[in-house]
Amino acid sequence: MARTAAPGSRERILRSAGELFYRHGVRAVGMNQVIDAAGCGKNLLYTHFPSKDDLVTAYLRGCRRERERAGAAAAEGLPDDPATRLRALVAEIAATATAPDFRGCAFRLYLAEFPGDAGEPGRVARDYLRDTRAEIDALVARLGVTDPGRLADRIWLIVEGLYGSAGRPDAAAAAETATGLVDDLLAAER
Amino acid sequence: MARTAAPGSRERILRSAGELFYRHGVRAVGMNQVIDAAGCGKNLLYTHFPSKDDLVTAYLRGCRRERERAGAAAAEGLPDDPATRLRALVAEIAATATAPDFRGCAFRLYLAEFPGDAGEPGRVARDYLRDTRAEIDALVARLGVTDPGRLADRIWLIVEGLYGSAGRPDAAAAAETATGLVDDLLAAER
DNA sequence: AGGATAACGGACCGATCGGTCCGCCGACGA
DNA sequence: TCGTCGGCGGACCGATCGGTCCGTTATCCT
Repeated sequence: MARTAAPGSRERILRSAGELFYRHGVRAVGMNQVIDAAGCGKNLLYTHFPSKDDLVTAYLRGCRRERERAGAAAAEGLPDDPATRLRALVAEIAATATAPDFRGCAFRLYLAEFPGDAGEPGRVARDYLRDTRAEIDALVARLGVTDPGRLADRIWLIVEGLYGSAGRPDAAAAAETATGLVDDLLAAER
Repeated sequence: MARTAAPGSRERILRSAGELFYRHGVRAVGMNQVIDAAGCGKNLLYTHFPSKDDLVTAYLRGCRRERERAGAAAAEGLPDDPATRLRALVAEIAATATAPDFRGCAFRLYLAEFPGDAGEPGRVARDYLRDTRAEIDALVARLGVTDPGRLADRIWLIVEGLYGSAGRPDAAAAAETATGLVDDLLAAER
């Protein structure tokens, strides 16, 4: 044995690839571009990620982890009140969507690019959306309002709109609009 | 001269290409697939559309014409009342989004696939979104509410959400939710 | 110092991309 | 009936795709 493998290489490659995938779209980015951006050899890339699908799957899984981390951070220290948690959830998305290089929800963008994808990346993307929707449903259910289904549908619609407006000039306005509208909806139900 | 050119060929090709582009995404569809689907030769295709960009531009222009036609049909016979017109506008989008093979707004899907596209297709897509937004702004302005900007932002957000939910299981619920929410917003402003 | 090895980076593979060109067939007019 | 021309469809082009393989270099341990 002579050298020890660089431990951060996998994460470095994944970060470079993720930036490219997110900015330009998955299909638009070739493996050679990933290699150039990561500054690694083909060997190393294909050792860590045997195929592009594996790399894309890892990219989406990373996005999910990041989203969950951000969501947990936004909820931290808050009282376990469903209304407060819902407001924080939407506010966190709104804040994320206001970032200058925000181009939209990575999962929705992926599904827009690969509509019927039955592979692992598509599964990861759909799972995330399903689980996020379920999270909102659970919070709304705890509110004890008369029609939780309707309210959850409305909040979900607003979240979709928030993500949909991303990357266009309306993004900043959409963020304020979404938080304000959710606030109003919650206030009206109380 | 011996034969006269088949007059419907351009439209037939465009329709086949449009279905493929919409269903699978623009980048995922190759020119050979378009040729196979249209049942024509390469000659005819490239005579009508010298490049893929031209074909995509024509596809998006066709989508715009179709959207405008549907919007006009939905508004036809209605009183020229801004609230009624707004409700009809959202209801028309909701009805469109409920169609079984609806996958989302063609322009938003295109922009998701080609984020920074500076070419003609990107221009057509962005123009459509800008003009549709302006249409909502104009209608809301005519309502005479105290904060037209806020209401227009909210309605636009709902429209974005409606399009964003498309192609997923939530599409049908989103349609009802959007129309109901817009109704409530308009009723509250009155 | 010397040898083992991780990793860079390019040659290479078959497939497919958008796009060009042409041979052939079949329908129509003279 | 025969010549002409529109259009089908495939051969072909260079570029690029995802992916494999290997020669070289740089680095660390013995």
